Amino acid sequence: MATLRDVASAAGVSPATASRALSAPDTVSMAKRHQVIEAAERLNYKPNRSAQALASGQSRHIGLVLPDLANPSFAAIAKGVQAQARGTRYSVLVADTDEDPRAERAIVRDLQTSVDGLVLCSPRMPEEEIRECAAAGPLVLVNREVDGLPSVTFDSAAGVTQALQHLRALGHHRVAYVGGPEASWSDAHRRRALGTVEGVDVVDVGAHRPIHTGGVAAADLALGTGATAILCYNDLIALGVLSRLRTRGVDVPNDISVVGFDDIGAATYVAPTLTTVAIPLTRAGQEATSLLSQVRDTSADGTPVRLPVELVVRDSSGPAPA
Amino acid sequence: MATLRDVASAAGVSPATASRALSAPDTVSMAKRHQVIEAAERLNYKPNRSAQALASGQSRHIGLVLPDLANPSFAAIAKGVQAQARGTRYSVLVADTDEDPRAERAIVRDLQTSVDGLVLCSPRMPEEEIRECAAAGPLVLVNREVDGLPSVTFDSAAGVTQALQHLRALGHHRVAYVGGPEASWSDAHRRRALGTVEGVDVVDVGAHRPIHTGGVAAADLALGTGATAILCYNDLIALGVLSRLRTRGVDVPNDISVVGFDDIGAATYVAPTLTTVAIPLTRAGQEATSLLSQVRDTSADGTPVRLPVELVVRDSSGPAPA
DNA sequence: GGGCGCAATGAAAGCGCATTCAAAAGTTTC
DNA sequence: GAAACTTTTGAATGCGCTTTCATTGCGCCC
Repeated sequence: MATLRDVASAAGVSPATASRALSAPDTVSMAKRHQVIEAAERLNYKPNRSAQALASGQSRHIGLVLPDLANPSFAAIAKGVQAQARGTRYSVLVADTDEDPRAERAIVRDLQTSVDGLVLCSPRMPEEEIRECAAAGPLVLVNREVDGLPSVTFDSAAGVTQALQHLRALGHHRVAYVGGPEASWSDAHRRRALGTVEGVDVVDVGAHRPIHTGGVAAADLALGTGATAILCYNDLIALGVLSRLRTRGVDVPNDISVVGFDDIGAATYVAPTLTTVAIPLTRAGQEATSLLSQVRDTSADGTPVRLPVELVVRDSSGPAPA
Repeated sequence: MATLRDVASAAGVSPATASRALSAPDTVSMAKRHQVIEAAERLNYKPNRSAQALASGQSRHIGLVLPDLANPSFAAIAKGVQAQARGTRYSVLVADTDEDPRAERAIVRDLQTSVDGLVLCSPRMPEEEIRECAAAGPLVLVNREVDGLPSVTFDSAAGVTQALQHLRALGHHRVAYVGGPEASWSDAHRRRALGTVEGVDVVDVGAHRPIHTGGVAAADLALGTGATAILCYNDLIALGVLSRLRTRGVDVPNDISVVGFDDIGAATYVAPTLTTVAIPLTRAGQEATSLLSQVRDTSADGTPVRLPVELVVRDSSGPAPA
């Protein structure tokens, strides 16, 4: 493997000049720059990343920690992070915590030793631990706010309001809310908006796992409330609800309406297609990454970013039954 | 930040001993080992990864390249890689190529400069390019075979056979095959098994994008063949086919049966639930990663691994119409 | 034409660790 | 008790690069 030294001597310059020619081209005369570049290509030179990292103090890696890669919502975030990172010539170290909140802190701290900054998507890590992690290195939160830390969140409260208004306009006055995990920040955030729409009573049917089976389990509870519509913490739950309602012979949307949250791909694969609050997850991944660059470079606090959401009306919501 | 030097002097030993105490504990006397470990904890010492990497020539990172993180199949593989890597104290650098085969080679080569080995999931990269990449560093292929290179694949041919036998048993004698992308290795592999089941005629309806819309488009073609069953390249396509059939008022499974490939989560979310050939994707990610360790450590060729698949019968397949 | 400022260059000093090598200490064997 | 090992230790080297600092060459102005 050719080193920078080799390139330098092949080009007839010092290693210092060779280094500059490759990483700060405009500090070197055109002639030498071309000599170096030519030599580098001829020798098929690839800089040693570890050496660059050690000498410069920058790994050009960013970390991404999330609960579950197989969850389409998190996968969408990962995709956004990844895309934005590549644009800025960074690589992404991904760590899936497997929904294990206890392992999370260790994973984060470990990752922090090898990255320039971290995008943390951890709905359930205690706030105190998050602060600890933030003290150890640049960090941006996704889908969660902690005072004083940079974050990218969604205006889910507005989403809840939009969904409830939509349902009210369809004549629904009693809506069941199927919640997500207890400790989830975004669930808490959404719940606060449940009472904001006049003329709509929201009945809470409790906390549920944010996956299909969680929805299956919740459906019967929701049905039991006598509500004419069900608002779900996320689409996976909503799809579970739809499955169970179908099994029980309850017609959607004629007997009952269902609204989800996220707008994952599967929302359009099912019948009826799912009315849902679309959340720009991929965009959030991008924003978080670009916010992270800012925080790193300027060591500013980083203004929290809040992205707009949008209700997408499909077939699972319809007029309330008479 | 405390360095190894600091720890060493705090423990009253040389840096060499400190280094050994932490990374090769049994080459150091018990007494000194404890002094060092104690000092390291007291100073909150964290080794500098870049320095370790430079000095040892090992980054303890592995790379994972795949076409699309948002695709549940690839996400499942990523999860497996991630899990296995953490078990061996490796971190995973993920690169999503965004289904752009032209960018792929550059991405791979770039990633190879910062990892100890690579898991490559690239259904469409030309074989020649793959060989090039393999020459540049340890590499394991997933869901694809190339002579002489280590790989983890699935016995999809057996899956196709199982699916066709299942359909034949249900009285189907004419089956439409909705193919995946033209250049896809696994599509080619599956096609070879299409003619192996006596008494079942398979009609090829061509190559399609391996996503929902691809299936929507393919459904009409499949219907046009007069087949009584449709076998699809993957579940996403199958779900698209189901959507379109529903729109056209074709009943599944009474009018026509549909079988997919992969067994993604959504296969159970839809109605009818999807009969599909289950592929152990997460396991493949694990196997690939562990195979990569072997290849790295022993510089052996690495025996290709072929994982078994299994037909999961659900509601989308039924007796052929009379 | 001499002094000044600026751009271009190279020598050299690390970045923080692993690892080699030789020396020191401790153990066994006859 | 000495020779022959083995284990434990520290000094020193270098991984491949970036970056500071001093030096050189050069155009420019008065």
